[in-house]
Amino acid sequence: METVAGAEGVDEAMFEDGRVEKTTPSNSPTKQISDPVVYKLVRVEGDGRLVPATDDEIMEVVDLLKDDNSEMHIVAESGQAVGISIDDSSSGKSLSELSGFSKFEDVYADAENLEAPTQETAAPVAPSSDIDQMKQSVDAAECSKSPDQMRESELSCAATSLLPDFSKLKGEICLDHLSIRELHETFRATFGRVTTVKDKTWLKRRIAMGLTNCCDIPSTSFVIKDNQILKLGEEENSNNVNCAVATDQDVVAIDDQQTDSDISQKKQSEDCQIISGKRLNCEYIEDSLPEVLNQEQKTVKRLRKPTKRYIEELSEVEHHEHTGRSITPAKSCGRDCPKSCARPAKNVSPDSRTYFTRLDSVAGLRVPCVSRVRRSRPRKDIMALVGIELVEKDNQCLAIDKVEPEQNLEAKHGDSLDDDASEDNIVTVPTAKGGIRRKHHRAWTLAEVMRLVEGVSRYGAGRWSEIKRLAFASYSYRTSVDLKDKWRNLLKASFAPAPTDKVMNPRKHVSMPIPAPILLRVRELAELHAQASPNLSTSKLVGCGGSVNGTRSGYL
DNA sequence: TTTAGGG
DNA sequence: CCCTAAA
Repeated sequence: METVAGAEGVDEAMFEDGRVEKTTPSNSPTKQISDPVVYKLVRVEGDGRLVPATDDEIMEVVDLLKDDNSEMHIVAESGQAVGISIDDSSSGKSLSELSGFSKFEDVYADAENLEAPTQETAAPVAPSSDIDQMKQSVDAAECSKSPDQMRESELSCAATSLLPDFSKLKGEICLDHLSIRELHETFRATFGRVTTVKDKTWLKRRIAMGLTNCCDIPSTSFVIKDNQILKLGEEENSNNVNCAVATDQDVVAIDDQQTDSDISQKKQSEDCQIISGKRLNCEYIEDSLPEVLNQEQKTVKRLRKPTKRYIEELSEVEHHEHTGRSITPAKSCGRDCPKSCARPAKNVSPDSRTYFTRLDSVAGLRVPCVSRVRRSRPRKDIMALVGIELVEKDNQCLAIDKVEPEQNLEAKHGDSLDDDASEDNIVTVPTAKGGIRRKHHRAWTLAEVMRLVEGVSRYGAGRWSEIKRLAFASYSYRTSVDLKDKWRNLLKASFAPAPTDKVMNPRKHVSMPIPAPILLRVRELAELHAQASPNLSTSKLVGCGGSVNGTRSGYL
């Protein structure tokens, strides 16, 4: 039933045309609404490609739905050509193919269940890559959890458990044979929020995207290791190496690239060098920060020389005003349009929504912003508008998944691409000098933190610009300074006394605490860096080869 | 420009 | 997070 190869199960419902105007319904009613089908929201590019919708788009649509529910059906039905439905077949199929890998999971699962506090100290097994260290760290932490916690994390991903089961994210992740529940758990660990989406494929894709920060996820196999999709088999290969080139994923036939390493790599992936060597390029495509210094912005009054960041924002606001957007339902905030609006793209015209694809750097390539999800605020609106039942009732996800209101933060990888903080995060603080400056705050997501840690491990603490450029290219709102600051905080946190969760006032953690394993890792890296940086200039190797000696032993 | 630190 | 001094 897949009209379009590889398009199944990506996201949610409905279709729009390139401009995101709603395609007028009718035509071939292909399905009864009653069918357990999940429709996916995509945008049809000018050239006919389908691009997964962003949350913004979804929200827009949702807005419509609110007004006229029946319309939704029509719209959904109108998806003739691109109608995509999901059945779970894919997962089943790959299960067998992956049997080999599933062992990994099993092993970990077993390890998790071992009730051995002593393991915490026994963790170091063999000198290995930092990846392994990470794994071990996680394992150790996992093992050190109280039985209760462990059971809790396993039993449900419900909002009741405070911490997601991060163990699901460690090491190599094979999503293929996971149950819905496990997928939910993994999802939660990945994004920091729960989801009620029951579609496996969607979940897997979403998780994969979250973990790899890559939009180009094959639809057939989901084994992720070290932030990259491990491709198996022959036709499974995705061209995720070429995300940036955006010949485009999902819809168009997936053409494979040198996938060489696949299995063999996995087996002897002790060498993190190798792995890191073939990281997803798409992450590393530098997204040139637009030097949007338009006339408009010059008119903005200011007392102090604005930082680049401010400049971008300001110009952005201007743009919004010009484009007279009446787009998102949650337009309460005057500036919730992603930054791409402000990009120096030629395709920025008053009526075109430039933020659905983003203009990436030099080549001006268009990179689809995959179903990156919302900013915190809008979500609420959606829920209010559409009603949660809509989502929960059927086994289909329609455009959104439910989340816990606040406490789920915006742990969204999705927020990553160019949007900026939602309005509620921007407060203006009066300056002594009479001016006002905007202070925006964007909570660090777990994914970001992990990324940061990984970046530090690879490039060394202190090389912030490097890390920014290489590992945070897609997070335009994180500057190298931000990375540095965050690292400083992580460091502080990692050396600080143990969290002691229970005692804490429940109100206290509005944001998810940083999982112990990560802190542990931070500490290791700190140590490594401390002893490695003085003389050795090879900070690139920090965290890899250097791990041989037991730096960890000192802490455990 | 990038880092390091103070606030 | 922001800001600034240094490099």
